[in-house]
Amino acid sequence: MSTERHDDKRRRSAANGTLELERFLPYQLNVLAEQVSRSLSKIYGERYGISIPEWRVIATLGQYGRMTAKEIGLHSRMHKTKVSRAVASLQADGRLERKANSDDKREALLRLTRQGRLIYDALAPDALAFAGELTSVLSQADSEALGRIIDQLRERSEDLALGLDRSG
Amino acid sequence: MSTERHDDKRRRSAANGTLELERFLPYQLNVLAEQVSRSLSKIYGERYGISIPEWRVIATLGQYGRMTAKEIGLHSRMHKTKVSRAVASLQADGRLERKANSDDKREALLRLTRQGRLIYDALAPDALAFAGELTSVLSQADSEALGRIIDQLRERSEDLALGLDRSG
DNA sequence: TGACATTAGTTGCGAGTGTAACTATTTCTT
DNA sequence: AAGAAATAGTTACACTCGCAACTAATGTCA
Repeated sequence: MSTERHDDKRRRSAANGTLELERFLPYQLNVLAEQVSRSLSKIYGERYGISIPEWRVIATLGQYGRMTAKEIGLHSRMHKTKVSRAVASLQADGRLERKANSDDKREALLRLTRQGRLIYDALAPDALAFAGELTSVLSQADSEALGRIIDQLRERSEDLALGLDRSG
Repeated sequence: MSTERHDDKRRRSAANGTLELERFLPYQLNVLAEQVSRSLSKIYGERYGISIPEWRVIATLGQYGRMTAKEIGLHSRMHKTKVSRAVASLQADGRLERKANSDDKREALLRLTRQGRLIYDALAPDALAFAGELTSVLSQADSEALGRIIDQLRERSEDLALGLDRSG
């Protein structure tokens, strides 16, 4: 099924040259992220009744206090429609409140209500514990490498996407 | 510690860990996987006109030749409805063909058509090149660590999900 | 000032997804 | 052998998402 000519190997990046899905990094990353999200969603959803976008909004406001929807989106890397819907849902549930900005009436300043703050205070330790249990299987060296690797890959991928845009 | 007040939420020690979204592994993994998928989708979609699930089916059949939908799902870690829809779409486009299995009429044996094989042969090198360009920013040591880290994290996450199921 | 461009945020819409229910077939149990 | 359980695969449904279009407000510039 696969070509076995020696001069092909040089041009292929995987160790043995053929495309194996389970060794293909984009696939591996996707499977891992999905798996981790599913596990974590059990805490988000079943224990606190919120979605992942809502969780990101809560985590961002919990960390920074008062922000606009745009700032939340930038900080948590979410599309503005995702932020808009998560904010609307949290507000409907009384976990977040908007305050008009008199200096610029296009935007609204958002912050957690007392109820939203309670959720954040309860959820944050659980989330940190989950992350801790996740990384506890890694060696000290691997654990330190991981943060660096993730940042490098994300930046590289962004650059590649730009390159593909220009040529495609 | 000596001046800590009971309501001082911003001064948790680094050891306990303040929850910072951009340092939270599940978030980082999700952002990275999304970014990589978006980049790679430019090759899948714009250059060859197929979706990610379709790409996974093509890659699996390209590697193994003839399989059932269930086997494809197991190998590529896709839900059976995702496989079903991707297979139906590929078949409609003449890129895949089904053959009834006379030994078990519930299942069908699937394989790429000549046209599907052409896509695989063209796409696989591009995909490998993309992965190569992605990992080229990593040091040799980090690159080797990455595969190991991903496998360990995925297994750990699966175990944690089971634990959460039982307790939650 | 007045016309045009830009920005924050919302919403309609189409595409994709997982759950649950369903069909058709095979296997198990007695 | 007959009914029950299990299995491969499909489909209806509800939900999520991003794009594009939209509203409302602000900024730009002649």
